[in-house]
Amino acid sequence: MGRKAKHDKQDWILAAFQTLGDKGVDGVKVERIAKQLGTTKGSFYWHFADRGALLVEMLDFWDQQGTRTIIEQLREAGIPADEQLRQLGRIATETRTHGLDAIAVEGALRAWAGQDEKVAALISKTENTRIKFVAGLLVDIGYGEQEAHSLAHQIYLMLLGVYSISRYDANPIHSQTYIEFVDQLADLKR
Amino acid sequence: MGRKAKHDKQDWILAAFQTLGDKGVDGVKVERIAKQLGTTKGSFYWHFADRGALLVEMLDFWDQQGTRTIIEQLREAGIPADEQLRQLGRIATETRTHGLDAIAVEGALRAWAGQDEKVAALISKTENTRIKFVAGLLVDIGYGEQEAHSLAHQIYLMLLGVYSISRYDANPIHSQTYIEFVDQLADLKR
DNA sequence: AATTTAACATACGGAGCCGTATTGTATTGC
DNA sequence: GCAATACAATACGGCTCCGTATGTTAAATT
Repeated sequence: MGRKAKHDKQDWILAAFQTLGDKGVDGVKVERIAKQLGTTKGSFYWHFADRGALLVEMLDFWDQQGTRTIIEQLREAGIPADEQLRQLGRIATETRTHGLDAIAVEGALRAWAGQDEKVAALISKTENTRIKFVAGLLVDIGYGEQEAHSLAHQIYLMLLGVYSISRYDANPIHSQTYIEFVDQLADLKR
Repeated sequence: MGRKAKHDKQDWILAAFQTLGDKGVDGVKVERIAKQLGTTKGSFYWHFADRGALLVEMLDFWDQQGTRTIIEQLREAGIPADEQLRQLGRIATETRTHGLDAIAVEGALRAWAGQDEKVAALISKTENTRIKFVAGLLVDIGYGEQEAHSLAHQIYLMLLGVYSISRYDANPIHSQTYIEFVDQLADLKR
């Protein structure tokens, strides 16, 4: 029927994430991304109804690929809770997935959430899922419910801090500080 | 000579911070701020050379008012180190200064830093100053140099996490979690 | 009261970006 | 080979925003 597509939706979405991490949501312009892909708007409006549709699909993509699969991976890995926790710490600060800077993207997404309630709702839901998951791991390790939840929250705030600061200060000490904190909690129960 | 000014530079700067916290840097448009102040661009370009000049003055203002005076306040308060630490925790998460949402502004500034090296440099410098200050307090409380620095870093990442998450999730539990962590460290040395 | 000037208003040109409409081209089934 | 289809390029109108240029007004000065 038609020819082989030079670009499919995912190409556009990944490119969009690239500039999202780089310039923020407001920097995600269709003409810019087109140029980045070596094509033009004409192609974009074939694949997407409008700019808004792209943004929606980006959120969708992130929701699927980002959070869920990581948690599922860990669950299916069949390793003890403390190891899962350690692993999680590393995965979360790992810089590249799908060829783009995960930390920059996570940071930019949260900045975006500050301007858009739909995004805010999605991210908030995700945060809760993640925090509860971490709290569960801590309980499995041996912490009490209360303390586990509090610690999970602390861990998570710290991770968000890493997301934030890493966007403008590349010093790896930030990630390290976070990972050390997590490892410490995984190591010994008080 | 002329008539009394309806608005001075500081009015513009504060209004700009307002929409910075709300919409991010890219939302800081001179016409929008003019409308917000009930005036027009004509006034703006009387007080500022261009949009860039406003942004520079905003950073200047924040650098002066935000960081330095807080540290100086604490130093001059003449209270013991552990009390200073507790105080700092509260001041940092206090929502309003100059009538605007400090957390939103802090968050937006860091998002901005991700897009602009000049801002990144300024913020990075500030972060270091703050972390060192906190580390100093911890040393005074009785922690060893090494541990104090590590803990200060943890505290600070958590604070950045609060800045980040508070922009899209108003739940006060986030600030509380942070404050509890700080208080805990202020309470007892291990 | 007339004049000057600080402070603001208005009008304009130009750039960037969105979305649509139209036209172009390569690939596949026939 | 030809037509249908899938994808891409180009051209355009409209909007928003920046910055400039030029009016307009009200307070201070004389």
